[in-house]
Amino acid sequence: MRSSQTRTAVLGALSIEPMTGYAVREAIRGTLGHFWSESFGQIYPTLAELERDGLVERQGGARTGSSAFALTAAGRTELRALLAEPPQPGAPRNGVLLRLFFGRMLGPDACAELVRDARDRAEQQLTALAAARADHDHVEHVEDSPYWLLTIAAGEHAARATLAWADEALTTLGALTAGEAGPAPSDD
Amino acid sequence: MRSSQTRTAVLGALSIEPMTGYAVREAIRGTLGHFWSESFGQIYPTLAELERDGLVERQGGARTGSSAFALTAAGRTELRALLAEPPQPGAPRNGVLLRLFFGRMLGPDACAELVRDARDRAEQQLTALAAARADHDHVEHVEDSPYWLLTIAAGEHAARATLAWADEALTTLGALTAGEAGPAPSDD
DNA sequence: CAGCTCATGTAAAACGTTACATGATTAC
DNA sequence: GTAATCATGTAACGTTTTACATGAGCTG
Repeated sequence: MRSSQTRTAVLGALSIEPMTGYAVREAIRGTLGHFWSESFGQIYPTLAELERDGLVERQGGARTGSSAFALTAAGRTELRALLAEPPQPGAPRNGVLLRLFFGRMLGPDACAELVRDARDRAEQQLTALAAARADHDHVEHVEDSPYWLLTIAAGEHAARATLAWADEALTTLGALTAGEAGPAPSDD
Repeated sequence: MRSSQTRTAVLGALSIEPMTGYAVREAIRGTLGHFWSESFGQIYPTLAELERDGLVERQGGARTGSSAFALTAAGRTELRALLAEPPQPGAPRNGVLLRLFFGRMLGPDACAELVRDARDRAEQQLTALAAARADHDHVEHVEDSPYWLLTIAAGEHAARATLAWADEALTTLGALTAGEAGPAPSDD
């Protein structure tokens, strides 16, 4: 069985409305993309599994391309059960901080570059989230709305934290560069 | 070849000082643990590879247990090169937000529980980071110090952002619960 | 001498990404 | 009609985790 988290994501997408596999992929890349991802090659096998287990079923002819999947009653129950399971926090892996930690080997300037890039990404993230908020206004799923806003807010808080940290870090790194180029380094 | 990021982490750890494989593992779990992780079974094979490639070498007898690994000149060069490579941002996977997004299926109370747990973890994180800061004061590696503080600050910003978001979210969810229990739910 | 921590590794299984392969439908 | 997009899947590959297996050295 695929990881239960992948099943959760796919079942969850289908809980919004019946979709083709392709649409599930787009939903995960688009709407869930701010906090979740599934690779292409996971989604179809997972759907096949879910169908075998009677958690989803095809609507419309399976013959000609597009056949949307819909949750069955069992699927709805399973989704609730999966959502109730404690989230398994993924192991942290932050490439920027890994590099920064060994920043002595890179020098302050290269580190500053790294931080500026991270800052840019956070700003783009904020723009994307603002767009998601706007999209959200004319959404028909009123019951989902408050929960979706919660996830958007989480992204915004995280992005703003990155911005604040980056600005602080750039100041620190600037001082290091100046210190290096300026007065003679008196001690080691 | 193992992923270059694993190599980076292992070479990086050895750049601080020569260590046994076991100590590398402890260093990655401990000091780097706030932003990086490597599983147990990665470290020894990676060390073996690095030794084969002449990037690290054993110090002390390989016979009786403890043999520390040290970076060679080539290893130092390779580490610099790896650090200069652009960080490959990992795909986001936030189990809490995944569950919250489908919160309608869970109900406001279970969601609030989820958020409180996330808040608790953030608070524990802040405590751990404060301890790391304290540890840090009596560190002998003065050159590394400013970079290490940068990574600690990043963790603190992120954790505080989580706290702020969680408090906001709990208010929202509280209103949802109240709304549900209060006036009759008029539509579906 | 029993149990803990230090220490080193291997093997199997699970997980996930990427590339490949194919065809239908729709828009220009 | 031809290019883009929608749609469905498979296979190979690489990565990561987990469990297993072993033994030295120190502590109570």
